[in-house]
Amino acid sequence: MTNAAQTYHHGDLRTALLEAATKRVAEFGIDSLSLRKLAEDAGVSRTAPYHHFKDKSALLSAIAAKGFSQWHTNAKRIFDQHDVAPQSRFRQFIHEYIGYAADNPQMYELMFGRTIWHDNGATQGLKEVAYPCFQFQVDMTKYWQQTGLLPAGQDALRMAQVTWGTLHGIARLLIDGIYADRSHIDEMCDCAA
Amino acid sequence: MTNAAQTYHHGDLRTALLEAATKRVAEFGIDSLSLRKLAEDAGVSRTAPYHHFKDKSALLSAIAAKGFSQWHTNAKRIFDQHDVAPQSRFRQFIHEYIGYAADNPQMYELMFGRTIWHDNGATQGLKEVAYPCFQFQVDMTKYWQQTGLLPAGQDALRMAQVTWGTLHGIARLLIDGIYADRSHIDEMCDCAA
DNA sequence: AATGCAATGTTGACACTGTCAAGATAAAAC
DNA sequence: GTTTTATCTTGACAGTGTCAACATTGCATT
Repeated sequence: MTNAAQTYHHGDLRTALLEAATKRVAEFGIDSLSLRKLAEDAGVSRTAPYHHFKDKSALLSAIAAKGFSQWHTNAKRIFDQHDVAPQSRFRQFIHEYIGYAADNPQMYELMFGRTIWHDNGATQGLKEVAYPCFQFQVDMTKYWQQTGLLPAGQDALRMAQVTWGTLHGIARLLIDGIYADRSHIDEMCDCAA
Repeated sequence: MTNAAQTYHHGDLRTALLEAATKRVAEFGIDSLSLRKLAEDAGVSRTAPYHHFKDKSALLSAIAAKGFSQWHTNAKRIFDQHDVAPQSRFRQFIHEYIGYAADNPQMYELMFGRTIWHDNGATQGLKEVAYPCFQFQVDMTKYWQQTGLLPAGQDALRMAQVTWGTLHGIARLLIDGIYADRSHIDEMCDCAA
């Protein structure tokens, strides 16, 4: 147990793989992730991961799921500060959203990029975490409309899509290196709204 | 000449590859593109493409470059309609931008995705086409600020980044299949501005 | 026109990749 | 104690991008 490398059964390979993969993706990007290398680093044979993840896409989905769950709790934390003025929370949310993308570009790329979402590649488990996250965005938008921070005339869903789209677009441009300076951006974002 | 398959030299392999690759990307996506298959389809050996493109990334860059040049002329066409009211042109531009992304999702993905831009993978030739395209976006923004369609207080560059970011984000969300209905979207976009 | 060089195309090889099938081992259930 | 189940292993296959070495052709210069 103490020396996992020498036992036939790893003991907790699934989480070990997940952690190593998450770390690797965060540091070197999605494309650098190889199941074989990952297995080797974990001191296990090439096909061992397949007993814990259906395929590579499933592993990536699992990583992204962790990211969504993490971000979701973070968003809730910001939103639930009832002692802070709505506008201030709104502003803080924007800052944190862009900040999260800037601090975890590879993870953001994975979560919102095409890699795991194209041709219905997303795992059921991923959807179960991601969809509530999207829904929360809509709920927040409704609240912002009620408090007058956003125009109330439009449908909440569409409004959420546009506001999120704006954030998403800025995040992408920021990640892809079009924006040089980070500090100037979020202030602009407030203006737009 | 008439029967290219039987001559040792293909004659115009570069453009043949480029066209076939463009078609394939548009239809089946970036990941489906294989240099070997491409060569085989062109009736040529596996490594022949390397005499025309440094590597796979260079080929993708060339495809994207064509896309940028195409879009650039399209944008200019819209913008240069001096007989149309600025606001109408502004609106049309937004529609066309989102429309282009919706009609050519794979191409848009290629042009603005990470595949060709990450770790400075972009060819010099691509940059020479893409950067003027970005610059044109800034120039248009300046014009829109002068005509009062956009707030004039902010720096044009940053303003362009935010407006483009919004378009980009919506396009991405649309491509990734979050938006179901296309017709409702562009009207919202006008409201936002 | 003959010759030499550069452009272009070919085969062979290497190091990767994801993933399946079949068998080995350990743990858990009965 | 025996059987079932979970886990891990080796072997294999098809595919990928890409390099090196060699072959063929077209063009330019003599």
